[in-house]
Amino acid sequence: MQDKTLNANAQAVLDVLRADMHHPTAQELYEQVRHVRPHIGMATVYRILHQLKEQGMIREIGRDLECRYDADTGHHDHAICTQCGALLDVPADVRIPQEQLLRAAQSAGMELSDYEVRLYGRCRQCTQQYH
Amino acid sequence: MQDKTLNANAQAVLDVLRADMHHPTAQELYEQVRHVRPHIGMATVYRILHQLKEQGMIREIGRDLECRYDADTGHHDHAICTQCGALLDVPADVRIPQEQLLRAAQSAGMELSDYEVRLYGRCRQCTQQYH
DNA sequence: ATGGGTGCAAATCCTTTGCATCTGC
DNA sequence: GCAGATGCAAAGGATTTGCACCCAT
Repeated sequence: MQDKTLNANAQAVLDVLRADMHHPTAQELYEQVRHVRPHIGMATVYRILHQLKEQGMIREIGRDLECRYDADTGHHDHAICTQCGALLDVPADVRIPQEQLLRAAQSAGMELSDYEVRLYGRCRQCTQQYH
Repeated sequence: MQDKTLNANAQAVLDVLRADMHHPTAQELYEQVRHVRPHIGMATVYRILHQLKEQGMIREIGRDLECRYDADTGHHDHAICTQCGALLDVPADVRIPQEQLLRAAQSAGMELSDYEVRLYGRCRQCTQQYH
């Protein structure tokens, strides 16, 4: 698929990403894209990734600005504000039947030891602030 | 609660973390702990956090080594290997009823826009490798 | 000639490590 | 004294930014 709004570099990044099912890191993408566009720089790859994400064409997984700590080691879900970055506990956890978790883990070939549900959206403050 | 295996610095970090319901970052913890132990250094805070985590007394949230990218913007769950760091798609997604998600989001005061289920464990390779 | 896109290098942010010093036993 | 813990500073890895340059318009 081609997108007229993308220049050659951006198209190359998108093509490589679409062809790679392994959720590459920026570094891995950079190395692959260089086969096609040898002069591209890391900074450009990052700029393009942000731009593609902005346009909703790709998704970032596991970007966390910094690590947070929690003295409550019991299982509970977390809500993350996409606007201010707040990380909140979810009082009314989502309940997922054990056998569904196991089935999902099995489908990925994973020996399950834990899981986490993350809810993304805007927290109360941010919702009120911008009506 | 006091733990005899902890020294004064570690106890101070744990106390502060237990008193702070906001999932502080290491930086925030450091600043608070300094009120009690003015000479403590950042490195010590990190060392203690690792140690506490090792002992299962605290939990890290949202630690990701690096950011990964995905051209599939549709909703799907992810499985993360705690041993090798592999990030896999989960073919048989966990299904959570919409109204349960909304109820959970509401309990946290969050305007829900997206969610993610993360399964943690050992991937097939790692499971086989160390039987 | 003008503006956006680019590469490079330097800067930044969070975290870890090396190392000399300090501490309690 | 000795082993472990500590502070400081430097290193490290991922990402971002500043800036001069280049190219198509």
